[in-house]
Amino acid sequence: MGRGSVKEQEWRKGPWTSEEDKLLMEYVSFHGEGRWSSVSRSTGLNRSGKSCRLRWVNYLRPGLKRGQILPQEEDIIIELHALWGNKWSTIAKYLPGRTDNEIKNYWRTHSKKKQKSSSQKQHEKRKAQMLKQKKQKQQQPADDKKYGMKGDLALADSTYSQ
DNA sequence: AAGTTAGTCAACCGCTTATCC
DNA sequence: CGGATAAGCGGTTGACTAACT
Repeated sequence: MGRGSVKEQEWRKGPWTSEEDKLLMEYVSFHGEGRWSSVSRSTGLNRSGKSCRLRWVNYLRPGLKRGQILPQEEDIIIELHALWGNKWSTIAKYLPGRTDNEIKNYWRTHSKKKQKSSSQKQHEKRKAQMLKQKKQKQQQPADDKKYGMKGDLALADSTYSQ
């Protein structure tokens, strides 16, 4: 693949801001996916290509569903996981709008839950409540949170997720 | 009311694979 | 063909939040 001198560089890490998202969106809409290593040069974003790719694939890419895994999707995940194991990216191909990261995260909590006995019904209830509240908060604009992280993400979601 | 515990998810790390020269 | 580099992937971590004690 590529060429180019690799300089020692301090990349920015941590949560993405809506401004960075915008830059990345513009870059991809212009150049298409791929060539991640040149994103920082072209856009001025001080992010590694790796970080840019991850952000794009998991959150900015058009067509992402973002939200609770549906029962049908869960069935598919269980079935395919039994077939292929932890091949998250392969499984993700069969779930349009879902990312490997999302499926992986889901499976971790899901399988953990399954390992415990079913006496955990109150935990389910709790979780459902949490999700509900979380969603309500994400409808609201960025405000008081540390780094403005979640707020920024919510903003980015509403901006790009169509 | 305060401290602790547990669930969720975004993002990073490190290894592997693909591709270029 | 082999080394260098980019891209892809799976595992893991850390921040945050809410329920529980």
